[in-house]
Amino acid sequence: MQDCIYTAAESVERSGLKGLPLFKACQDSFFQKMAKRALTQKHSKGKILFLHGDEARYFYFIQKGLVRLFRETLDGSQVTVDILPAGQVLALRTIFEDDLYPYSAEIVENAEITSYPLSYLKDEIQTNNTLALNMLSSMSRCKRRKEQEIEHREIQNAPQRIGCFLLRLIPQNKEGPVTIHLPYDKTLVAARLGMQPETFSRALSKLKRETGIKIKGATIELDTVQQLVQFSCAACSSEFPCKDLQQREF
Amino acid sequence: MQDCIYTAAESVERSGLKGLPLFKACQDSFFQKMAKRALTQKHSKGKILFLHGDEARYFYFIQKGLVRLFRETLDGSQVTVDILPAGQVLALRTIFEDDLYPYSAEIVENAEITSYPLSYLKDEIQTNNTLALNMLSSMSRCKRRKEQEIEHREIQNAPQRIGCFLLRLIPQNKEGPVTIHLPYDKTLVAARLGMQPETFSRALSKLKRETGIKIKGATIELDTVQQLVQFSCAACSSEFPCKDLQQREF
DNA sequence: CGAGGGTTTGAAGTGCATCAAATAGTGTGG
DNA sequence: CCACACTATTTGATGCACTTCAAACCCTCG
Repeated sequence: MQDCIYTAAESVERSGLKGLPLFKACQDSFFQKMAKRALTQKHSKGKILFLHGDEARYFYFIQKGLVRLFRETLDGSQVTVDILPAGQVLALRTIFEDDLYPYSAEIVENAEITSYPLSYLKDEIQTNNTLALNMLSSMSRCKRRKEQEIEHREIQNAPQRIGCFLLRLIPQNKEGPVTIHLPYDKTLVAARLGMQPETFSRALSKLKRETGIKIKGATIELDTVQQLVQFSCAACSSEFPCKDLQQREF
Repeated sequence: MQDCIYTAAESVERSGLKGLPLFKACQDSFFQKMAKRALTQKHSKGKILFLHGDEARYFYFIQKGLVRLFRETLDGSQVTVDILPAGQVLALRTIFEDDLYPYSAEIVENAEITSYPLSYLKDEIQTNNTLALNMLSSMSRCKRRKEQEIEHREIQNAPQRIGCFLLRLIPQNKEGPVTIHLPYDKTLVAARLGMQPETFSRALSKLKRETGIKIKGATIELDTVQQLVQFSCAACSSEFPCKDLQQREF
């Protein structure tokens, strides 16, 4: 579905590319240049934004909606790399990957997405050392997340992984009772956590049984965060308020 | 065991810090400054170089030996993050991690290791944009490896993961019969691949049965690379010569 | 109201972990 | 150079967690 193109330029202002911490070292001239080539499009669920291995000319900013990043083998089995909500950038790191997208991207919830030329970004990091340094910290954090994901898959069981996922949805320093809303379909959460939907369903009820959390559809209520921390964080090498690991990028 | 300190300065020259692609954009003055604070030590097997969460002042270069990077939970279970051979740098990314080591490091084969002050490196990347860019590509590659590792653990079974590991030990573009030597103990390879030693043993014999490779202790012979490629790379989203993913750093 | 996707539940199978024990291999001191 | 001690590796038996296949249920939305 080739959904309606509805704007160009100026979108950078609205977009929030400018609002991203990653780009805070950039001058207005950079944003203006970007804006000239920016293009915002609406996409509906199911649309493939690009495929792993495609030649890349753009990176993207998600204004609205949800994007699933994944990789696929020849025989058709897929691995979900990440699921990005509005406010995230994607395909940035393509500039370090010979201009080939390192994963495929699929719209999983009607979205509005702005594209920007990678070439401009490349030019900018050549000269803007602070941007390069910001990208380094950002990528380092992202890499740490990946490492933690490997660890989790190795030592946490399915209910613990779900508990850990829920904990990351809670704003920092929250005390007492909390209400959590799953940010997307259970099937997607399952994919994100590397398990089957059936396993997710069973694991969630086990989590409920073991920790006493309350579940109503996509809404989950905790009397106290401790409930979950005790259950999930036991099988993890980081201790609880997993500092800023909810941020993603690249 | 606090093993003999046997040299300082000048070690940079011998060391090969200078020889690393990562640092090819650095001036001699940088290496000389580094050399003044460099310290090379011998460590024997079992020595803990540093612990996850320790305050970090140095990064390291492995002159000889093997280092295992790992993380540990409170209840004592460990996850092996990587196993680094001579020629590798480690703990570089600590500068993006609030100066706390992001993992623990243990000597697993008598080693000779040079330490350098992280602060000098920090200073250098502040001003040397090319170094920063090189670090970016390097870290991007490293991150890709991590993502691939997640994928492998999700869709490859134990024998396939071993096959994939073996393939990465073969020099690029090698044709016909190949002899592979495991770079370290089977127990370590197992840990590296996230499986138990028992599983590794059984999976390796299964791999042998299914592909017809020949195994004599730590030596493995293939009539042709295809044997393994067909078996392992079927369950992977990248196609065979997994371009430069044998390199690591950070 | 009916269609279709999301979600749950059941039953059965598989792969890896775990525990236990045997065997092979390696380095050490005598 | 040999015997011992210790570690690495293999093998067997069993259990558990997750997957897979199948089917029912539920919910939303046209």
